[in-house]
Amino acid sequence: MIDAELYRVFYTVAASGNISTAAGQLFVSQPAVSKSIKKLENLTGCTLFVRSSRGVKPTTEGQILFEFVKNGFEHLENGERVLKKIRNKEQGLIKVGISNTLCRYYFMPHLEAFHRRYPGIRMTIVNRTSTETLKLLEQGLIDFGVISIPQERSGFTYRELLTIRDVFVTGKEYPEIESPVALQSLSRYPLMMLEKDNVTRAYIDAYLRENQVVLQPEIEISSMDLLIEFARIGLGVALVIRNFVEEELSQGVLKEIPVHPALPSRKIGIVMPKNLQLSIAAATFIDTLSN
Amino acid sequence: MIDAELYRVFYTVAASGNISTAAGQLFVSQPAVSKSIKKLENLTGCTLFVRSSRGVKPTTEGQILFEFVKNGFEHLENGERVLKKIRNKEQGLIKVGISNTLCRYYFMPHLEAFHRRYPGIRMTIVNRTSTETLKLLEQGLIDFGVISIPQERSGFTYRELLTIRDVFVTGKEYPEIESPVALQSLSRYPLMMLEKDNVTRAYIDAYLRENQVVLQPEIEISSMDLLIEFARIGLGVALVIRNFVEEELSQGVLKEIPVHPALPSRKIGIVMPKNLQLSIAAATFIDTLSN
DNA sequence: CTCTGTCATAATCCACGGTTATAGCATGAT
DNA sequence: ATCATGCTATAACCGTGGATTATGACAGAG
Repeated sequence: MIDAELYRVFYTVAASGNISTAAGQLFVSQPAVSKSIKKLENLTGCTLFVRSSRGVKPTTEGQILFEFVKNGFEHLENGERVLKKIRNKEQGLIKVGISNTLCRYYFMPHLEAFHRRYPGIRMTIVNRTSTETLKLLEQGLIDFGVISIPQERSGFTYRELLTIRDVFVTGKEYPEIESPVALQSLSRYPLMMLEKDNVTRAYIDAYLRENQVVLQPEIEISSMDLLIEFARIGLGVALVIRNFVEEELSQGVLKEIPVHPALPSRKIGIVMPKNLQLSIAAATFIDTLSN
Repeated sequence: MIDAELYRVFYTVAASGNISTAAGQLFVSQPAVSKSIKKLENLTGCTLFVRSSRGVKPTTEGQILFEFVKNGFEHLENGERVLKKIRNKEQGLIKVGISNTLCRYYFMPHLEAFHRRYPGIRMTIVNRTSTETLKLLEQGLIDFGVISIPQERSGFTYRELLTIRDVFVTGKEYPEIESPVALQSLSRYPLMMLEKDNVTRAYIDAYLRENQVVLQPEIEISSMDLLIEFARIGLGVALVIRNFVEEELSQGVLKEIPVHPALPSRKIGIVMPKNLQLSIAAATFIDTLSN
């Protein structure tokens, strides 16, 4: 194989039709270019240029070669340009797996801020449950996931983002409750929770089981969105993530029912494959998430 | 711009997923490849591979770059391959300008032989008059022409191929004429010649004028083909190129009318632009024509 | 007929891509 | 556990080939 740099010299000379000019563009001396061209001619066994006192002109063979070399270097130049953009965070693609709830109540503002700051970086968001998100991660179909952290599994690294707490809330029609009530006593109310396949739900169920408490929800639904809405209109007591109803609580639209023992806090965070270099775009995003 | 050889190293490593293997393919040592990759990473500012004890795996950025570099080098490799074929005369294109008559009576066998010997080289034959052929040559639309030589014009080089002689012939119905007759006496016969725009005709006319002879043809036609055919069926006396009716004369199908003074011989040859390198294919063709 | 711009050649030089040797590290086998 | 194997990284050194400068030859333009 012929030294690719010789092709670059050839490319420059053919494009400018002038060895001296090409030398300038290549930041080398004119004899260096002359020698390179001659060397290329020897290696290919073809005369590539007709020299005259007014410059050089490619021969038929030179013209044919030029077409190929031109295309070749255009690809290389494009690659260089794209890589530069990626490095400068002007281009990229991030694929992130995240549950619907987290996406809506936690992720959205970060997403918006990031997009505003790095408009060239596109994002694909895959809304799945945490378990499925881990599967996608294993298959390399997403860059990272945002999930409830206690999903410890080997082969992944985790990074905490936020501590969340689950609470029971009611609409304002319900009476205010000041002092914590026993968990079991909540069975008097119509209870509303996420569906069983949800990690949040699983976490709560496990906790209740530990404390020998049995609570049977009357309404199970897949979206926390609707759960909050239902509580608001007074359908019953909903188990939701406190962080995501701060506003409603402070406005008094929703009221927290303190329980005893208090539900333990848990964490949400980023999960990504161990031993895998993140793309620049993904790493940048995670950085902005973390601060 | 980044040294294109670094891209070649990158290309090889990415394709094989293994620095040591790539080193073997590139015929250099493993550390040399490691250094090159690291250098490329520094220059681009991107980590391109994830190293492990089982080889290397391109990062997201590495994968993206690879797409470009792969395309780039495929073009360069194609160029190299095509040029090699051209050099080996397995590929090429020759554009030649030649008159109808010369093509049929002189060129055809050479063309066939050449094509048999170099089947990969394609030919474009442009049938025009000599004057137009010269014009095409000036415009670079043909590689060379085959014409009557006395067309001296600067800026072209000529190369003789064949000496030809013009003769008057009749069909066998006409009486045999042993001793040369005066040119002027031919006016007694119905004369048949090529049309005025033809160079052969112009040459003859000039010669006749020099000798104060006036011969008015009864039939003027553009193809020597038909001219010969007309003579054969006894329509009159045709002025044709002797070399192209050798067979008919020896078979007695046509008879030559010797004239006095004898028509001067002339030459046909190759004309090509001065100071222009011929393509390998064209040069090869001219070589086979000349021997 | 000089002047200018172009490419080729010659002599010289040193940076850099190459080499060898070795260390470090995972992984899988004994 | 321990070893063997197959990778890559690092270090130190070396020699070649691409680069430079200086100069020559040539052709066209003014």
